[in-house]
Amino acid sequence: MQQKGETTIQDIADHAQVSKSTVSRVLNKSTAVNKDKRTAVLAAMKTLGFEPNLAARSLAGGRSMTLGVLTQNIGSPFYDALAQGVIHGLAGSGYSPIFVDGQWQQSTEIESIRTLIGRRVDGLLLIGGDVPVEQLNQLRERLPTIVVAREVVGWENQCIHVDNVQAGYEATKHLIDFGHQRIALLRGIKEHPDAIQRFEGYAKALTEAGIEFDTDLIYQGDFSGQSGVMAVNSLISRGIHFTAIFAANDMVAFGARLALSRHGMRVPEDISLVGFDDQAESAFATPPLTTMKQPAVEMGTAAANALVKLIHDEQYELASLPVELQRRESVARLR
Amino acid sequence: MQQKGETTIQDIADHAQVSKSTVSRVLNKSTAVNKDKRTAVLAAMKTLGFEPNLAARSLAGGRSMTLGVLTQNIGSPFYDALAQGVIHGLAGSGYSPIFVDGQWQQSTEIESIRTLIGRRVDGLLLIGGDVPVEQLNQLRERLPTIVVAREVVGWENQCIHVDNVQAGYEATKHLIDFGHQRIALLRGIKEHPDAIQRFEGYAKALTEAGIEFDTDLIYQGDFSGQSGVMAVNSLISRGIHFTAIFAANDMVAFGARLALSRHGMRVPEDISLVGFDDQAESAFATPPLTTMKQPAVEMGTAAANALVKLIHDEQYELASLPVELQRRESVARLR
DNA sequence: AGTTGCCTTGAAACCGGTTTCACGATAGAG
DNA sequence: CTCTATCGTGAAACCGGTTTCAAGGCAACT
Repeated sequence: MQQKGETTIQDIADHAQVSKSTVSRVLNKSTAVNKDKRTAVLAAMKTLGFEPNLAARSLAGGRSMTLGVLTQNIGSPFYDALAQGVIHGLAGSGYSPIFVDGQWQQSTEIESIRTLIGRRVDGLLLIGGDVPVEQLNQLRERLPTIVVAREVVGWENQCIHVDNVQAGYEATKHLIDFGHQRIALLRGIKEHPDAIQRFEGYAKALTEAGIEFDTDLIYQGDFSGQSGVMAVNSLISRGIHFTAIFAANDMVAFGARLALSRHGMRVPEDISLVGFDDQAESAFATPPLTTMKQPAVEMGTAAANALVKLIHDEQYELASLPVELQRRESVARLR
Repeated sequence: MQQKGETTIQDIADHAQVSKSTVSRVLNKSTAVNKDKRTAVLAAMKTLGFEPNLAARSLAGGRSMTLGVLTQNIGSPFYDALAQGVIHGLAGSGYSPIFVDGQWQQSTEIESIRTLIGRRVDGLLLIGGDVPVEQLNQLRERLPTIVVAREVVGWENQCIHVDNVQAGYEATKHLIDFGHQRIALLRGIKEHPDAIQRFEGYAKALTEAGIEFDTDLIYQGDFSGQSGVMAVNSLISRGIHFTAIFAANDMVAFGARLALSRHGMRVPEDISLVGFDDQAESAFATPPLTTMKQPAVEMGTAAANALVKLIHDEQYELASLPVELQRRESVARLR
C-alpha cells in the first residue's frame, strides 16, 4: 500500500535513467537486460512502490491475467467447496478468478458469460451449469475453457467430473451388502444430470442384486433439507415400507433424518441412511452420517491447474477423482 | 457469444458512419447524440455483437468496474453466506467482484490487497480480517472501502457488523430464563474479536442474573466441529457440572451435541444447547438447533450496496442488522 | 583491419477505449 | 437580419503498459 497518484512505468524509467521499454523488459523478463540497469530498475521499483496497472497490461499485451469462473448456487456446500478449491489452485499462478453466479438458469448463465468475455478473461472455468453443448463448443473456440462437475461429450480433456453412476451404484451396493432391499431413493431435481446418473447407479445395483425395482420408493424432490423431510413424510403417509434411504445429498439426508426421528424411527437401528457429498457437518451429525465423499476441493484445484496449463498450451493430465464411501454410523445391518 | 477477433468501437463507428467519439458517447450516455445516429450506432452494435473491452475502458476512464473483496475462510458457512450476499448485492450494478482469500493471516491479507490494488479495483470490501487499523486508514484514503463483519473504531459509516456482545448476552439470557445457571461457554478462538465480545455478553448476562462466574465452564477452542467434541469431553472428564452450553457457532454446537450423545446425555432433556450463526443445517439437526441467527446474506448485500454508493459519492444509510434468537428445540426448561 | 553477427537498448507504434477541444450548424435573442 | 449561446460532432491527445523495429556497441571471425 503506497502513495496516491499511482507510480507508472515511466516514473521508474526516469528514476532509473532508462527507457520505458527496458523497465517493461525487466518486468517481464522477456529479453536480457544489462545487470546494472536491471538492478537500478528493481531498486527504483522498490523505492517508488510500483504496482503495474493491469488494465494497461491487459490492453497492450492481450492478457488480462483474469479467469472467469461461473458458479452455481453460491452458498451450497458442494459448490462452495469447489470454488474454494479453485481459489486455492490459482494461488501463486498470477491469475485471479472473477466469479459470476449462474443460478442454474440458462439465461443467467449466458448473460454472465457475456460479461466475463467483456472483461477479456484469459480463460473460462464453468462449474456445472446448463449451457447447451453447441454454445460450449463455440465458446471453446474463442477461449480456453474447462468444465468441472459436469460431463460434456466430446470434452474429455477439458472436463473434470466424477462418475456419478458408479457412485450411486456403490452407495446402493453398500446398503444392499448390509441386507437392505427396500431402499428409498431421494432423487434430487428431476432434470439434474447428477440426479439422473445416480439414479442409474441405484437401479443397476438393484438389478444386479436381483432386487425388484419399486417406483414407490423413488421420491422426486430437490437438494434441500426440506425436501428430505417431505420425502420421508410422503413415504410414511403413503404407508410405503422401507428400511434404508439413499439421499440426494447430505442436506437432504439431514432433513430425512429429522423427519424420521419425528416419526419415532431411529437411525440406524430402524432405518439406515446414506448421504452424498460429505460436507463438513456430516461427520458431526447424530449419528455421524455415512455418505459418498465427493472430492470437491480437489476437483476445484485440479480444474484451476488444468485451466492455467491449457492457457499456456502446456500438457496436463486430468486425474480421475474418485468418490469414496465414507463409512460412519448411519448404516446398520438389517436384522 | 460472438465471432472471433473482437469487435471494437472503431468497427461500430465505421459501420454506423460516425466517429469513435460518437459511439463512445452513446455507449456512456455522456452527451446528447442525434437520434438518428444513436439508433444507427445501436443497430451496428447489435449486428456486430459488440462487447466493450473493459481493460481499455478502465485504462482510459480510470474506472475498472471491479470491486475487490477480501474474504476469510472460503468454505465456512458464515463467510460464504456473506460472499453470497455481496454477489447478490452487486448484481445489476455493473460492478463485478473479484475475490481474494486472506485466510485470517495478516501477511496474506496485505499481499492480497496489494494485488487488488494492482488490478485497480474501484473499491474494496473487506470481510473480517486482521489488517491493523492504521493500514486500513491509509487504505481508506486511496480507495472507497467498506468493512463488514468487523468493528473498526472511527469507521462508523463504513463498517457493517452486528452487536456481538448484545448477541452473547441474549443467548445467555435465554438459557438463564429457562432456569440454567451452570452454562458452559465454548468460546472460539482466543483473539477473535467476535469470540471476545460474545464472551463479554455472556459475562454480563451472568452478572446481571447474580450468577457466579466460573472459569471452569469456559472452554477455549476454535470454530470447528472437532472443537465442540473436545470441549464436551474435557468438561465431562474434568467432572464439571453443567446443564447448558452456549457454543461459539453452529458447527461447534454440532460437535458438542455429538459428544454429548456419545456420553449418553440427551439434548435438550439433559443439556440445553445454543449455537451461533443459524447455518442452513441447523434447522435440520436433531433436535433442530436453537441458535443466534446472523443476517449474513443481508450484511453482504448491504455492504455491497453501500460500497457502490460510496464510490458514486451518494448518500447511504447503514441499516443496523440485528442478530436474533432463533428458537428451536435444543433448549429446555431446567427441571 | 574490415566484416559479420549477436546483444542491448531506445523510439515509436499500438491496444481500445474516454475526454478535451475546437469548429460548424442551428436556434434564440436583440 | 446580425450576434451570440447552445448543441452535436469529429480530430486528436491520452491512459500505461507491450512489442516491433532499427540502430549502436562490441566481440569474434576471416
